[in-house]
Amino acid sequence: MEIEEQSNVTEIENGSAVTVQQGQALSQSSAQTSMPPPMQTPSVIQANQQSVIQTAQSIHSSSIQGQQIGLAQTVPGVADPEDPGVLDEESKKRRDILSRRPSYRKIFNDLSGSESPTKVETISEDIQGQSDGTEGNSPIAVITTSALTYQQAPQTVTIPGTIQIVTSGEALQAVPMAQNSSGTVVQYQQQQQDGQYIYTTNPGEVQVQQVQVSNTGTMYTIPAGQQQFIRGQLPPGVVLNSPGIGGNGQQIAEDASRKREMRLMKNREAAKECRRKKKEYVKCLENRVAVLENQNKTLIEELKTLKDLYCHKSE
DNA sequence: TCCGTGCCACGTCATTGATG
DNA sequence: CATCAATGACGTGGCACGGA
Repeated sequence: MEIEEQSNVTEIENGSAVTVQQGQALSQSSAQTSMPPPMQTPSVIQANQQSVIQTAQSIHSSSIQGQQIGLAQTVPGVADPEDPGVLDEESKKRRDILSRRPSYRKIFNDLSGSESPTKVETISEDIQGQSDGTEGNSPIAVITTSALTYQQAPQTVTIPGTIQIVTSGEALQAVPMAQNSSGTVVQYQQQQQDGQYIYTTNPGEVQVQQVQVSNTGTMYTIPAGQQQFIRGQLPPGVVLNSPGIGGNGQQIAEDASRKREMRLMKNREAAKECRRKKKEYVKCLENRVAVLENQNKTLIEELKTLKDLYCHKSE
């Protein structure tokens, strides 16, 4: 039985050039599935199965690994990208071919009722959530990360770590915020000035001012002339911003650069999240395939039994 | 040991669809 | 309409594995 199921799935998967290793995933997912199967006729089941398979094929053939499948490269009729005259045409054709699918969030919602998919724990959400929980008080982000890797003073840096949100009501004496690789604390939360929180490399030495906490990240402004103190790692979503350096043109360029870095960083995170959701979605589809195959098999056997019974009675 | 191959994860770009 | 999140496409590097 198990072998049969696996071979079925393998056939399906082979048909759609799937590279996911199936056997274990399916037997595991069958066991995990707790959803009671609704009563369906074999034809309904087949229709369901077909739908699931088609969806899975659509997903798998459309991407998983662009490098391995290379759809855009093998689709007939796609123009030569070297030719600028056909770029629009090519783009349009490509768009037609690679018609956009609904987001995995939506698909998940469709698959599992109105519930949202597994909540993703992110720094941004933590910031948002905790900020929401501190009504009236302006939250400040305290960098609690350790391990520093760069020595120069970049205009924009993004670094892994964690953020601890505290409210303005809490004590603001020197709190270690970041440490270098040897464990030396290089940043402190120091004091409040004009409604802003000041961070220092050492107590008494201003380094970074927090200017914004949002659900997309925390931005710190480094006072002009103090960029030499910028070193260390900050949490994801935290951007060190150095305004007022050089002339206006340079500032604009820096703004553009910072915006770009911010956009790239967000997109990086979004891509990770998207891949995670995609994997989850594919697993979900595999589960459904396994469940529906089980149902199908059970009902076919049931039908066979009833047929036999009916034949014996009529004889 | 080296090399080719497949798989996977990642970063980036281009594009789309939703939203304010 | 501008902005932004989501996602497909593509290129790249790392790793495992099998064969020469």
